[in-house]
Amino acid sequence: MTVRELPVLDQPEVVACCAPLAAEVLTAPEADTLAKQFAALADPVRLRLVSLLATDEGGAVCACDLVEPVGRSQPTVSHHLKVLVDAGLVTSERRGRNVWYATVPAALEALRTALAAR
Amino acid sequence: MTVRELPVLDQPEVVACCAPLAAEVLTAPEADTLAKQFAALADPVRLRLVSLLATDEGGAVCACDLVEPVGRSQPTVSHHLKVLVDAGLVTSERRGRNVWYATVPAALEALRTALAAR
DNA sequence: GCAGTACATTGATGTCTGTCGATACGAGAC
DNA sequence: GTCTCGTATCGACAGACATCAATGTACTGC
Repeated sequence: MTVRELPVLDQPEVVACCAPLAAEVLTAPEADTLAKQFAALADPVRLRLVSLLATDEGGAVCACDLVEPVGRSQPTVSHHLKVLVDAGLVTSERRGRNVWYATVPAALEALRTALAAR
Repeated sequence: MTVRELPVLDQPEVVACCAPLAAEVLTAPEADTLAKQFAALADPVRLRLVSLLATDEGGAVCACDLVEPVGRSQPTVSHHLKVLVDAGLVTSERRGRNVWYATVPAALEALRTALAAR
């Protein structure tokens, strides 16, 4: 039999977390969730990866086209992409031998909301 | 003569960094700058501090009122506040024996802009 | 089946970061 | 001046993280 992963966690449901920081004081769990998402953006390599994905006309980019632009080894880029996917900021999709990555606009928008003024 | 600090660096000029991630691909230096600001928000304690400052009616909060709400030692809170100030997200002002902290709305707005869609 | 390509995972290493106790500094009160 | 209170800095430690070489896994083509 072929081993298949459970579909349950296929799409991260990490999208919207919190009301704006300035609306009411964050609870500790809310702060934890938000901090993890900001942590995913707190690395220059990951920011450039997100930027590469977000600026792409087609909306998705092959992993093979992400290694050279950021100037890191293939395993390092793969690691960073995983961090972004785990944070729910990016999705991945296998197409044949390649894996294509794309941003999750709703997730970035949720972070914008968290930073909004009162 | 009374010693006065130089006005040059009084207000951190770290405010606006970059065009939206989705507008054009970040350069490495831009990514570095942005990453530092997101890193300042990538900690639950600091997020709660920012939230405490941002939700305050008066717009500024005494350091003495920030220790208990976040449940960390006074040195730890002082450290986190320094990180936020260094990132340009928060300002500090001495008033007598106390130090008052406030958010820098323009800095948070700049981060929102960076996250904006195309 | 086998070989080759594309990506992920593992393991090791050096660096960064959050935390706290102890201590220093600055400002007001006396 | 001294004392006290509020805040910042120092030093140490443990845990987290970025990085890469080596290796594993999944897919395609033959």
